[in-house]
Amino acid sequence: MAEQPAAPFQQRLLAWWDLSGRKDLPWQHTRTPYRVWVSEIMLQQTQVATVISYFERWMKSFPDISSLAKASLDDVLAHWAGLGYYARARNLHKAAASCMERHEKKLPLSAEELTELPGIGLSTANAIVSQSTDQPRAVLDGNVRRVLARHAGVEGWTGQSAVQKRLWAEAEKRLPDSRGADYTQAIMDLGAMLCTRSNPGCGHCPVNADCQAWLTDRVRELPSPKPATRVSDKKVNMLILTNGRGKVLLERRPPTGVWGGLWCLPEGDSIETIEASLGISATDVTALPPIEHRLSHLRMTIHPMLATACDAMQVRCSGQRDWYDKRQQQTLGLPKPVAELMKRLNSGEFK
DNA sequence: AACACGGGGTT
DNA sequence: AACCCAGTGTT
Repeated sequence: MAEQPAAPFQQRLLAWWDLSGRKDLPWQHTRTPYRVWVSEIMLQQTQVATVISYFERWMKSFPDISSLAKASLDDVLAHWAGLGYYARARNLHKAAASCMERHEKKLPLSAEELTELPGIGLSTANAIVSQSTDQPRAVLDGNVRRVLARHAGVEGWTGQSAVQKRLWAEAEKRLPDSRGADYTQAIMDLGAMLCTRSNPGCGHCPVNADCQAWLTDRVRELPSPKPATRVSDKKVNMLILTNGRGKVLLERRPPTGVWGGLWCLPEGDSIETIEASLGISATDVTALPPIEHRLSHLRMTIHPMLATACDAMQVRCSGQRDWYDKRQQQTLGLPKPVAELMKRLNSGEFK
């Protein structure tokens, strides 16, 4: 049998965090509810290193809920462009408006009220509450799921509902009586720094004395991998249509679905289809080399076509379709591959 | 319960 | 190429 650990899980974890935890992340400096909220949303399914520059830029433009609520959706999406999962940005914008109207211009600080705001589930709500008020609350993100699956020896894919339920219970069990903010950070740091997916530092782990995976040599097997999901293929034609005066035609995508609300190049089954949908004809049509773009659930093959509009004036423009200056498109939310095409167009690569 | 939803990093 | 990342919302 293993020896009894010297102290409870929470105490060992916090002692380790005091010495080795992360304490200088941008959202830890001035830990306001708003900054914690934005950071938590940006960090959903997104690594810390990727988020930092986006967070800094966001806070310069939208320093508080009021400025976010007042901003246009286009401005908000432009700040999110490249980060992915754009519903997060649309939901932040919508939730900010809701806070202005119904929560006295502030973020509510109960899990019940927070989870009613779009984009905030239970884990994010509890992360916001614990880090804003220092009350202990359980969180269950990717790091914590891995830590708990190993420490408690929980079998099965962590996305399965029975496994989720068990992990929530294990998370609750380990909560400290105080230091809620530090504890939330600590258990996430343990997952990010020591209890990593591969090559974890079990020898240095503060809670290895009673870690079921470590004691039974199952660290490599836990947590169980996610069942493979099939990735579908999708072929897309995109038209880079210039008006002869340095502008490119863009269309706003519908509010739901892939790249919802972002601005994209006109798409269609063929050049003729796209011409017809725009009500114009194009000259100098040149097929460019295809671009592979991977999303979580599909592999897109983009076939870009470069062309000039014969009758640019006849394109019916609106809030959903307009000519944009190639050099000013950083003020617009463009999907990654579209931004890449615009960059190449500006560099003269397509001349 | 299964799937949609991005883009990037690691192994 | 597979797998994962400070998950949530929809069906």
